[in-house]
Amino acid sequence: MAQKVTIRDIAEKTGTSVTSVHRAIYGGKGISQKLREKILFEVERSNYQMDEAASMLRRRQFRITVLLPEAAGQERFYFRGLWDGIYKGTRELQKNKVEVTFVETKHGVSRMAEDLERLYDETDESLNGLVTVCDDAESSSWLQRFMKRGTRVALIDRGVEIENLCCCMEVSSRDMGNLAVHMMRFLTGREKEGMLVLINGPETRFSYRVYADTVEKRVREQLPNLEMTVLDGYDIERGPEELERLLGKGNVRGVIASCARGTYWACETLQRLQMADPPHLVGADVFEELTPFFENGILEATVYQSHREHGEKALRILYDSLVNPYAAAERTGVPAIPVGLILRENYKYYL
Amino acid sequence: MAQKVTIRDIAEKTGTSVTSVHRAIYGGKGISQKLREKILFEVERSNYQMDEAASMLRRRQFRITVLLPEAAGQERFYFRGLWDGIYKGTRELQKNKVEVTFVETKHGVSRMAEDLERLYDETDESLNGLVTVCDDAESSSWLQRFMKRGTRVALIDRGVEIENLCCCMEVSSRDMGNLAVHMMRFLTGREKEGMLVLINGPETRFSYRVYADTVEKRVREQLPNLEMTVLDGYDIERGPEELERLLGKGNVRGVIASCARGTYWACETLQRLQMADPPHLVGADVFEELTPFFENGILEATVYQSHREHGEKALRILYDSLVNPYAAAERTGVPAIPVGLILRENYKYYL
DNA sequence: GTGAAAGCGCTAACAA
DNA sequence: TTGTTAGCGCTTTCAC
Repeated sequence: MAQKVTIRDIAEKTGTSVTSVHRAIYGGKGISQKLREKILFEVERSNYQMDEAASMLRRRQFRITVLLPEAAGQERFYFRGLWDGIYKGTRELQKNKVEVTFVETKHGVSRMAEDLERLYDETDESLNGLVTVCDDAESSSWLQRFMKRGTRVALIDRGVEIENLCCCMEVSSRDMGNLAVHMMRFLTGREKEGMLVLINGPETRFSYRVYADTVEKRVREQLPNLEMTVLDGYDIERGPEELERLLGKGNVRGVIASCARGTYWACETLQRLQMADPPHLVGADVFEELTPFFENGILEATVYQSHREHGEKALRILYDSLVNPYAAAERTGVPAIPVGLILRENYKYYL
Repeated sequence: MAQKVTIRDIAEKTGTSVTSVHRAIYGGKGISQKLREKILFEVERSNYQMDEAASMLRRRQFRITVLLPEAAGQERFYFRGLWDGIYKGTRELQKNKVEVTFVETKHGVSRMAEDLERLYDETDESLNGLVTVCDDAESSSWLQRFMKRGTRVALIDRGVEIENLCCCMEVSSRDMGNLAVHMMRFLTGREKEGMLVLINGPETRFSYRVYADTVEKRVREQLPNLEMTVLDGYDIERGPEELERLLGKGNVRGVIASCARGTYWACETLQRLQMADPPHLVGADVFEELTPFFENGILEATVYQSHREHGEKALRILYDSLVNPYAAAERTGVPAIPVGLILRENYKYYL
């Protein structure tokens, strides 16, 4: 094995000191542009890689805050898994010098801006990283302030466009929509006539819009004899009522739900109605509350990108970019989390 | 945050030296039984956790060898993914002080014993860890020798019973079999009459025996009108011929393949025959060669536990047990790798 | 069988 | 802006 290049080798080669090398690579200030360039050139040339162990040993803790809705109410299906992933990631980081603070907000995604504002006032530039969600312009401008102050930001999906993020987890709505329709075709058969109900999240969100478009297109191709109707999965009051009304017509062959909460109330509704010949149901996500429906067959399949992995990966990427900002700059995109198809036989692996 | 307990604290509390504490925790020899117990008691009491960063900084490299069949011939479908996982795991370990040596054997799993023997003679007790497979008694006795010499052994599935292993990855044949049948029921419908062909691996192997039992039982329950026939997936000469002969009878409704190579030749056979009304095919695993069959619909689904994850995890667990033998002793079982159901829409994520 | 002491490569405090 | 230096907690060498 080739002898390891150390910060010291770089210092000697460039005729400077280890401190300068450190500053060139890592710190933002306290070094002249000229010296920095000279050092970084040598770093590049000699293919220097920081020794994380040594680095960790000496440096003081990084501080990261995770600000996400608590896993309660209708948000619980989605955010429980996400928080689990955050906790898991934190556990794995605990031997590294990081202090992760968890803030569970009370008002769901829609009022995130208030919580971001509060966090901004309660913290200062000593906050190195922030993991959160952002669904609207106001939240987005708070994130800008955090970043200007020197805090790196990692987002969990559902994003508005924002510059300079450390990372943003992406969901593959297109693949998920296609998979759901494909599965539905297996269940109903291609020739079936009647109605297909899509229970979708709010189309103000990019990912749900893509989902609906994909499903609509695919149904036309694959299930041409099914007429599609869309319900709002977030309308807990009227959604189930509407679904019940449609089911009363007697020709609903299939139900596809693209959001966790919609999947849940669709299951509940079908359970309650105890129909002789219920429609096939393909839902989204995997969470504890779905267990009985997987078991009794009301829910035949769901499509899933692990929330846990989303949370874990966001935290991990943020941490890595803090530890090694130099390498982080040239890191490639976020690796995609697999889209899974979940049935009674394998949902346990994803709980 | 509570102040961290260091090896030094333990030394002071027990009135000994840091060296002795180190030896008590880590090394096997050079310390009296009495002193070791006293120290370990204090370690326990104060909930000491080794600082991996500091540990890594000073110690010399661990040496691990991975001895597995090369990804060639019929073994390629299975072992390519496995090797990928090994490489990925190695990459992740590269900042830790480990030297991983790869040995790709030429004769597949069946003649592993010879390769183990050669490796045994070429190495000595400075080999800290070994990742391999073991399918027969002779290989098993070589592994015993390695372990007696101080090498920790991690196995990739397919195991014979062996004591004192560092770990052995397990496949969930039962869940996979059930999932395959469930999928087949979706594809054929419950009432279909005719024949179901199971292309299985050699039943001398535990996991394939379980698979066949599971499928048989489940087919009786779920697809009572299908009569099951089993073919040997490893018989590349006669397997496809046999399948073709059965297909000629005209009443084969479904084919389930439980092994990678069987899945592949089943696809090829169906492709070649260009039947007007081909049987449904549910296979196993995901690998590049299946791409065209996923795309053209010959292969409608496969059941899969990621080989890559298997390889990666085996290496990781072995390394962890080397770094921290004290904690490793009380570590719990190997976490299960999810069983996935793969269709045209999501196979890409698993390649 | 036991302990003292020298670093591993880096970061941060301090000095210039 | 730059350099010198003192450790971080551990493993290893060497002396007893």
